[in-house]
Amino acid sequence: MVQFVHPATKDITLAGVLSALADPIRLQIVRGLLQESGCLSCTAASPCPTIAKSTLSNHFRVLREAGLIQTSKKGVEHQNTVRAADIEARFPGLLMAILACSLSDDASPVAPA
Amino acid sequence: MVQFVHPATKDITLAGVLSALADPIRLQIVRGLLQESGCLSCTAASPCPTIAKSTLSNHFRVLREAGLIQTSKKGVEHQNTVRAADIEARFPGLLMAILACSLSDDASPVAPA
DNA sequence: TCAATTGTTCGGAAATATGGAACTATTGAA
DNA sequence: TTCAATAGTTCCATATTTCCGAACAATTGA
Repeated sequence: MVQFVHPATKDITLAGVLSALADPIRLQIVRGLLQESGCLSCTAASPCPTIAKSTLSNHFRVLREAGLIQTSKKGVEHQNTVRAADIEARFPGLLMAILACSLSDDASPVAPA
Repeated sequence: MVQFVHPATKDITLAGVLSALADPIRLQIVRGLLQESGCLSCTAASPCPTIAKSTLSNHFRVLREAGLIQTSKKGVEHQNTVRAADIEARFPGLLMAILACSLSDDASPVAPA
């Protein structure tokens, strides 16, 4: 049984959050998680079906270690949720500011509308 | 004479801004520029004297290409200013949100007080 | 003209990202 | 119980990026 490392709220760093969200795929994953009632498996949260499983797994690990998401095992799947309250407590306004900006960034969506 | 590439405001991307600011040294540079009346040479803006010149030059290039700073040549030195208005126009609230968070991030300052 | 200063460019070493293949863990069916 | 299917992880090789030192270019002042 693999158990996951989640940093405590106080151990979340700005550099970690920014570099995690600097990747368009990871930003898209976070956006997707927040939209879809906050809980998705890894493959369901993937913004692009052509990404290799190993790459996707790595993206989720980065998001986990940055403190952006929490992952728990539920059967075969993993349930991922955004640690919105923790991020807000650590860096008030940051996550929402970034997500709001992502709406006006044409380069951000992996699959543009 | 080396001339610099500065992206137009509309070409500034969220991923570029976030990945540029995800590096603590670059974030510190931007903070320093904003504090010191907004204009500094590259070495003067360096948060840490042990960083190699070539590395510093690279950091400034990244900031420039992300659209975060503008560089103009003034004699031997380069004058760097933060494109605060452009960033604000492109991504309202983003830069200030990140800078505000950097105050409460102990890991952010290169030379902690 | 020459030395000093500022920053860029180049080359190699170290770190990181990506994808394919093999592996583990869990579920459901026979 | 045994077997196949599914979801992620880990390992490995390749490719890209980062960092530094050294050499270089441009400007200034003596």
